[in-house]
Amino acid sequence: MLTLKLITEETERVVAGLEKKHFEGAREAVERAIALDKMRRETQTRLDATLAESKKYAAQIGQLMKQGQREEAEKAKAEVSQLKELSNELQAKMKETEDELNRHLCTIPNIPYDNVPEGRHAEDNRVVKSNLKECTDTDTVGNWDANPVVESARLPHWELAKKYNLIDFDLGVKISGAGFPVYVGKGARLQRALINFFLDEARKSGYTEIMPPTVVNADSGYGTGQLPDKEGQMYHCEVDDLYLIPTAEVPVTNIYRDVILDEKDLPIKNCAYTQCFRREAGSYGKDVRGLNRLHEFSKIEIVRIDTPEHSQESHKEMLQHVEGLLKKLELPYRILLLCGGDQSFTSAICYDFEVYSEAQKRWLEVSSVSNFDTYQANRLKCRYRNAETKKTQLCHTLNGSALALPRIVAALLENNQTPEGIRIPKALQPYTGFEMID
RNA sequence: GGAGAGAUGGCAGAGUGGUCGAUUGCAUCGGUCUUGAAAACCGACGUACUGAGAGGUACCGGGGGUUCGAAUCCCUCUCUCUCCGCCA
Repeated sequence: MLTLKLITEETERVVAGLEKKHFEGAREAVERAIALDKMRRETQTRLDATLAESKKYAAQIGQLMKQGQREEAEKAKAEVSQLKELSNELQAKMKETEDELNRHLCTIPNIPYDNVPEGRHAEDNRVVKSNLKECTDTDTVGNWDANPVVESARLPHWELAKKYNLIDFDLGVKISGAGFPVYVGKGARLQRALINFFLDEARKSGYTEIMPPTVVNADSGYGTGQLPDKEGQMYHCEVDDLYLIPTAEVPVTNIYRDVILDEKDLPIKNCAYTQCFRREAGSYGKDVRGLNRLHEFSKIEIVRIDTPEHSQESHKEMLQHVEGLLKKLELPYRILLLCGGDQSFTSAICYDFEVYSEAQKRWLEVSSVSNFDTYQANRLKCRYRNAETKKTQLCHTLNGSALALPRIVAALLENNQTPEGIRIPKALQPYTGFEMID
């Protein structure tokens, strides 16, 4: 969530930012936060004064009792009872106001950085880079037509998966349900190859490999913002009140919940492979065909914790890392800078990577790389001690997929079809142990 | 699943109703000494809210209660550890 300091000290900037994100009722929300904060502050001042007085009395009574002046002590006791009533009242009000303020702050999204383009929809996203065509500053998805033309008719990946016996969707339905594919033979080996390839590449870029739990408690869900807003999107084990993670971001970022880091340890660079679980309630149609949208899938996530001064640089490095992966996999890709309206609730700036699928005639989102500024850290209470000032301040958190497997597999299968079979890119061959799927 | 023990500051570990936000040791930081380092000695050393500041307030796993006053007593929840059982 946004810090109160930011909301109160730079109110106009916050309102403008929220409007850029097309958040309804921006000004009202901000004003309400300020009003609640003011009330909380006033209540606390009164409460503190009342408690201070009670404490004085208590100390006095203690002294009197020690000296055996029982009567005097009884007198003081009588006086203090009124104070107690008042402080109970104030305490209740304080808690109420604080809870309300917190709930309210959770409903206000992060504000975008200045270089995030204006816009409401996905068509307004700016294409900033591609390995297919030079991009100009004004390219947006809406007018960008550089789709690669690939020879020969193309089968979509779900047909290829059947043809080469790589993925059995029906079997997945039998043992779990739709959205839980069963990978078979070279299909399964390709999964394992990609996981190892992505982890090795991350390590080469300086990330520490983490193998976290794939179920988390509610505190962790709150820490990274999946709760309370997106509760319905996570699988929940009710008996134990644990959640299946939708991304490794959740456990890996929560390592730093309630932690004060040393500036010299930043940036922290972690990566993790996990299975990811998403209920995807409400999805349907062509979006969910084949591997396009699954309930369970494999993903390698990169996570950084950094200082405000260096986080932009970190973000750039993460983008370079992900781009490097797509280059090595020889896939046609483009990089989008998301417009204000298309950004997620929590991000300050986000780049999407998309890979073109000739058979589906569309771009598939394979990675989002975001900087959350202090938004996530504020909720996590993830801070660091500034080496110069010795003061604690909020970190910046960043994360990105590097990469999620299903759509990469879809693109690899569809774009590498040959009459002889499906060609495996060179960089991946040491990992698969085969050059062709045939 | 059964039985028991426990949860205190970065770590270890005192503290069972009255200046306890908390003794002490280790670690860390600064200083003295030293050519340098070590050792020794001196000093500093939790977080947050609030206030211009002095200061005030809260926090000893979470929540609630008793009391003028609670780390300390009571209730409750959560978690951890040990033993037994089961088991990859």
